Amino acid sequence: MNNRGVANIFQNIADLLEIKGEPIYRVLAYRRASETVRSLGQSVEDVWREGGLEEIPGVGKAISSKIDELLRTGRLEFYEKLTTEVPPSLIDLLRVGDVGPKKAARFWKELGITSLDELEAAAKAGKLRELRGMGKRSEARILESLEALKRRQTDRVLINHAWETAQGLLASLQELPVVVKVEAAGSLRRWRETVGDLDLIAASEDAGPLMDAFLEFPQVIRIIARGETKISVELYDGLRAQLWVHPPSRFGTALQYATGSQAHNVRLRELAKRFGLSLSEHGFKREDDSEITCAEEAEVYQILGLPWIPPELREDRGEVQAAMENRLPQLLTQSDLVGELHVHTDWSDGASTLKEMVEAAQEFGFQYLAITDHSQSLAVARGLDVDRIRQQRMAINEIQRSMGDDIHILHGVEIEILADGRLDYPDEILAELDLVIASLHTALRQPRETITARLLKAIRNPHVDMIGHPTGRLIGIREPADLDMESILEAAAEHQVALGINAFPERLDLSEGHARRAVEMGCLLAVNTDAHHPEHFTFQKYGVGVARRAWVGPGSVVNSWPFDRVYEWLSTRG
DNA sequence: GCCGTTTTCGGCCCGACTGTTTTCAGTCG
Repeated sequence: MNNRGVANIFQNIADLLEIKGEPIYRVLAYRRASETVRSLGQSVEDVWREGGLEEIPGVGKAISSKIDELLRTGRLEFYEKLTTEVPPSLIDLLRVGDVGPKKAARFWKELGITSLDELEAAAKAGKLRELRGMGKRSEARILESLEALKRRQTDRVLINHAWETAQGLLASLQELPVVVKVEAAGSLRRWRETVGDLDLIAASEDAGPLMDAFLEFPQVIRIIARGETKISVELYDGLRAQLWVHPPSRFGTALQYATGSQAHNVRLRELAKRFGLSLSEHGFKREDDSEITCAEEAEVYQILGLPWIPPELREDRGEVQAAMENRLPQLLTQSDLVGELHVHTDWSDGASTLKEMVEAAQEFGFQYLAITDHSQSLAVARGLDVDRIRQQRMAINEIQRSMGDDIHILHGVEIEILADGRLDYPDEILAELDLVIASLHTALRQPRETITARLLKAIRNPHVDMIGHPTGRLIGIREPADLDMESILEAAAEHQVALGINAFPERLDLSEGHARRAVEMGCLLAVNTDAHHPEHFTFQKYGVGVARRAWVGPGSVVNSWPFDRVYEWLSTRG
């Protein structure tokens, strides 16, 4: 069982215990364990084998013995017993807005409801309003939430979708005279790979008129809730957005609060208590109720004796401790990336010509660019055979001559790792190329040993310089290949083969957990866009987000190196 | 159920918003 499997079970346990009415801190313990296992950079099975389960934050005796049982037997008696006490289908009800554990439990016990369909039928039949503490309006809200749930296909959207929607809203808000400034917060500001809803935070003295204007935006289709400092709406695409409005003098604490994560905020508030302070979105309160307000976010951290912590690190993964000890990492920035090493053209499945891509790369500010079209076996992408790739070399030389020294063009390939582990070109062809990226595109469902061995073989080939998108996952569409990542990272570190962080929003592969582990193990990384069109260069920011969330600095990212150093690294290889 | 620069037992953040309520519970972030 992989990390996701274990994490899902603990998440279900937390939900079921909460519906059952167990003490909330017991519930939170399972939820926290679920999250740490999910985002762990290593396989939980490896940790288990080495006897290190209890070193995982949030995993103690009780939970580690449950992980042990799961990994040994594939089953968990405690969980199976729990599902006989509380129907697991009740977990679906929690996805409905305004339905939490308490209501789910009552719907089940008092009305026999165990599914979304039954909930909808009961609401339509006017059954919910008969419960004590419920009324017509609660029933109508639940029906609305059920409709909203149907409108949105998934609970979380890809980051590029959220980013683009947010940019539109921010631009319109910016234009309103009552707005002093406005920023996106929440998981978007933390650059999580998917986003559940948009959190926008505005500085203004006139919350009411600002919210009125916001409701007039064409993107807004429905109010979910509205108060004095916060309005929550549904957007045309099913995404939900929250807009917080605070006076400019309190913008710092408000932005900090809305950025989260929740676990990070809890840490800060615990820390504040040690100073005799209480921290909320409005500001700090001393014990005598006097206030300290912060217009800037950095002041919030400063008052707690900390340097400003970049949003990407705010996940309660040791960043507060690191900040206290003044050892926050220097994080990669977009401006560090002076080159791009993974790009396609219309020689294979790209949309643009060689020249267009080179010119676009130069315009984007790259000092060097590697052209890496697909190899022959990937027929769907019109992969290049040996003759064609040799012809492409000449075409590249021609363009390099016409462009002068302003941009260095490398000739590479994204080579197929065939199902049996061989590469798609003979070694002597690979030796002619400046850069070889090896990628898995087919037979991704092979068993763990087979597919791991296949990737290891590619890493050990002296001509291979980089791995394209190591696990092949597509967020929400395809699971990552079942790789023994620990061995992969070890081999990549040993052979100094760079691992790509592919910036395509549905890939983001390596994921942040693996990327963090990779750096710990001394691997080289590369943040590449895999552009098939000039516009795809703008995906770079999403790859940078993954790297930053993984605590990655510029030193280990090869395309942040100057061209001479990259060239030297490549020249010393096969 | 976890955890320790107050603690191995007793804590474990803080507030907004809604609906159905006469003072609060539930949900959400």
